[in-house]
Amino acid sequence: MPELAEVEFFRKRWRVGHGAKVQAVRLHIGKKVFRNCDTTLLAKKLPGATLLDSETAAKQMLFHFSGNNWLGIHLGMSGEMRVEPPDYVSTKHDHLILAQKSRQLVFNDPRMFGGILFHHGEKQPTWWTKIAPAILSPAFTVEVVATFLRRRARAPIKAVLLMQERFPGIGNWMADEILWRAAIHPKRPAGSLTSAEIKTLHRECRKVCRLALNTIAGQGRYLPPDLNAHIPQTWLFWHRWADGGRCPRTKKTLEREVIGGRTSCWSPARQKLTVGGVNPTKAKRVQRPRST
DNA sequence: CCAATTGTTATTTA
DNA sequence: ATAAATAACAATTG
Repeated sequence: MPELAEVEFFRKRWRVGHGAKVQAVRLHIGKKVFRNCDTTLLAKKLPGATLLDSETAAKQMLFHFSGNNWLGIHLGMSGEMRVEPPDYVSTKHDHLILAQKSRQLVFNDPRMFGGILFHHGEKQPTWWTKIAPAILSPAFTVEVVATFLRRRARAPIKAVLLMQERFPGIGNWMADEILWRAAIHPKRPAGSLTSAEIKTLHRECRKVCRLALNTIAGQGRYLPPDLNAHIPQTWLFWHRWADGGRCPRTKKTLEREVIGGRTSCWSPARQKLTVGGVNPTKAKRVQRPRST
């Protein structure tokens, strides 16, 4: 479920625990979500530590605790976080619970594609600092996007948008939303985009990130009651899975197909595959100089 | 029983 | 050798 904005939504849920001490930690040792985690260290360090603050980057969260302790959470496909009352009794997929005096901070993940990381040290861990610069940061320029698309010239643009090393936080629905707004067919080879299309793509990447964050994760202190509470019907979001779903702009039927390993949805009326009468997916490979 | 799922990574193919 | 495609991971739901 969670992409950029959903991850921020869930992080904000745990904000009520900022400034409060962790009294006890409950974890499902041996479960897949702890595959890259030293649970012994985590169980030793977190009880008694105070949750100081937290941040989000891409699809990851970092929680900072007193005593130089850092907890990383990735929600995978089915992860979520909740806040429960002190007397809450945990269920099967509650793999990590931080019990505080007034509440329990719960991490739940049935499919366990997500993961928990723990680090003890003065500085932020490298698994955090090495995350690519955010799409909404100044580092995300048209040139950076153009260079990346050139290096992935033969891959469908939809698959390229899912690459976290350049489009951190973008997932399946955001990629579809971006391409739909930019009027670019998901199957277009990344290298076939014109410079005008790359500019549009870059702009819509930023716009969708900003809109999604504001709409799904709320602004400032405000947190919507649930993930989709304020997503407007004008977004592709509501229509891409709907039976007989129609493009909110053209009202024509939407198309669906697996592209880049993920089911993709687009509006054939706005997003054309052919460019100047030729199908770029059938184009022959062109020799190009190695980029440095 | 079959197919599907808003993610990532290891392995295979080209 | 590298880029792209595919399988695998696990659980649940329709």
